[in-house]
Amino acid sequence: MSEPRKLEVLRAIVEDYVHSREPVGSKALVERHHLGVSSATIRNDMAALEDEGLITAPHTSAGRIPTDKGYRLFVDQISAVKPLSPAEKKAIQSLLEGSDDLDDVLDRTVRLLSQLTNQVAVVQYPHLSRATIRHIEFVLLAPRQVLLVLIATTGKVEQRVLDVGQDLGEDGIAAMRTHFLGSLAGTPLSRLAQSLPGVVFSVAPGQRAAAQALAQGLETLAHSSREDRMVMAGTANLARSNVDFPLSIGPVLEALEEQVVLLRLLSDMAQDPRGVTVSIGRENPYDGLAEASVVATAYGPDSTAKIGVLGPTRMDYPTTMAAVRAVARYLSRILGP
Amino acid sequence: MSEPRKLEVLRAIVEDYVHSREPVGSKALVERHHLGVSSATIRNDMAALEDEGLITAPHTSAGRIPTDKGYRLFVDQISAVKPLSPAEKKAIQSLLEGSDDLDDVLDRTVRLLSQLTNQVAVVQYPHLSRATIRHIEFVLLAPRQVLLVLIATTGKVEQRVLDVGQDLGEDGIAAMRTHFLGSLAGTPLSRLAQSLPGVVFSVAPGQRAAAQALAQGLETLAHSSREDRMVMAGTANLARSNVDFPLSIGPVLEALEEQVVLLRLLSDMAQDPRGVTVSIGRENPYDGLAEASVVATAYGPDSTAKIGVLGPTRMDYPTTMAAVRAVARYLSRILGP
DNA sequence: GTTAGCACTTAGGCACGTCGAGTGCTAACA
DNA sequence: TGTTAGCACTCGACGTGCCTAAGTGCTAAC
Repeated sequence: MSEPRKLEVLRAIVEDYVHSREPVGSKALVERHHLGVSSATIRNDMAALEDEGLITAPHTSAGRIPTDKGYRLFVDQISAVKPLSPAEKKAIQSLLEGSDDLDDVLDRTVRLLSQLTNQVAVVQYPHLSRATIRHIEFVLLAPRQVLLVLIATTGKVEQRVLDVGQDLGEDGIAAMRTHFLGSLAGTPLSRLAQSLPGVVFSVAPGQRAAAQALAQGLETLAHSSREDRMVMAGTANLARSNVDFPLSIGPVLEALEEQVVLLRLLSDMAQDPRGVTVSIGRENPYDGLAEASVVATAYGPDSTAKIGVLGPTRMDYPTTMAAVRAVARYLSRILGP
Repeated sequence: MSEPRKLEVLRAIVEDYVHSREPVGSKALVERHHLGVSSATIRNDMAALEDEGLITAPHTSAGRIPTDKGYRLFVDQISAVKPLSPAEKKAIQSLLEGSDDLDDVLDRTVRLLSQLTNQVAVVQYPHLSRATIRHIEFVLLAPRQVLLVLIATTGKVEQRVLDVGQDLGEDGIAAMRTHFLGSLAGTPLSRLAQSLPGVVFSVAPGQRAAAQALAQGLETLAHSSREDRMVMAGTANLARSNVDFPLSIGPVLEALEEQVVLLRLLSDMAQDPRGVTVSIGRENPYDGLAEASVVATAYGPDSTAKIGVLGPTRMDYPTTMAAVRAVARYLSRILGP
């Protein structure tokens, strides 16, 4: 029994099953793929694959389907990432050009990716820590409530409402703004944390508490801010592949709505040397996604934000991986160095 | 055959069907509701109701279920909006207090509403046209690309990227900003359109084209801006009520993703005197929602934005309407006068 | 206008047999 | 040792026929 052929059999099973959604048997296998042996031999190979936990039979007289472990082996060792068709490349390029602001770019991107893959696509807001501060604005909403707005050179705009603990009055806030802006304009966001204490210290003691609150707010804005937000598209694709989620798509939708879950999942996914990482079925830390796979990759100036696709484990991995990789590349290019 | 009793029968059918999801027959009806007549009489009434198109029988020997028209009559004439339980009221109040910024409030609200009703909840961003301009910022992103940021006194922040057509340089942009800000600070957003031409006119002719572009951008920002955005929660509830969407929830998910569709639907819904408007099944202008109902109402300072709930036509209208109305009221109160 | 009674219709569940796909195993073969 | 042919066996899918329960419409009496 040859090892290489066994892998070839596994590949054939995965490909056929992904294509037909039906358990694939030994006879069909020898017919559709020109393996040079008889169905009986394939049966032996299949029995071995089953012993290794790579495939499984839904019931006695059915063909085999891949297990999570089988998909894993397929993705890691067997499959080659398929190149995109020229038409697809063109679609990517033309759809992502003529972009407006960041929101717009991400929105278009995620729609595109969901269309390319026929799955749910998600994209995390990019980190833009190299940006420097362009403008700071404090807007008094109520006696103690202040709206903080932070504008970075990259076009990132962040806002947040804050309780400063004391009533500074319109003038006090204006002075505070001038002070902060004067001290901080041009500061890189990544250095903000170091610069803030000095700014706070040079404020009159009576207002230092408020200044401290504002500084805290700015720090939060600059740092975590939108990076934990995400955009999503193509949830309707889940319903189409209804059959692939035996229980129901309910748990999956729940997971998608609990964005925290997805964000953790995305950031926990280690970076694969090939650029695209895959998390298959029960490998996912979240129960609702036990029958789903996530294909993701990093993108952006410093490759910290993630973009990816979520679908049933029965998924065309090579094509999906190619699409994710390609879209991530174009997106990185658009967002600039 | 008495009219009042016929309506009573319709109400009983709607209530039983909503409760049990099963077609309801004449016998079960007389047992569960103390109508003082026999099943044969009810049968006559039911036949009449069927003739009027208010109920229908899935097949010969099944009970009856309400039609869209039946639900409509039920909602308009029969049902009374149920008051919320004290526990629910408390939940609303406590969950909506301690709010951060607008995004946060809306996010919490929509989650709350979806939990209260076990349906999909949507909320449209409120119009804030009474706000005045607090700050304007132009950020040069690329030689001709400018990021516009508009901050209003209410805490609304809008941004947009624009191509100004000519290269103004850092200094040119800064001058332009000073000019715009000086002329427009304090202007109500609603008056912005009138003020802009003057501002553009007082710019040196060589830069007037750019100024015009910027003015156009500001106008767009102030006017349409976020008002056509919406937040949504509870899509997982759709999967739970899978059975209620015979075909599949696919079309519904598609409709939800095409936010344009929903926005139009919400704004097209006339304001009902009772405060809550209902659009039932095929009354919806969008095909994908032929088996769904929308319960919505206006909220906010000038009652222009909408909040609502979407679910299967087989929905507990009285309770849902009560929840939507209550949440809208609390939301309006929080957003202030 | 209401009621009782009855014939009629239909979905859904159950038992049954058949068919086909696919397997595992054994024995022969290279 | 690995490969192959053959065969008995298993099990789901499908079609058929049957029966029951639910519910209706209609008629005739009240």
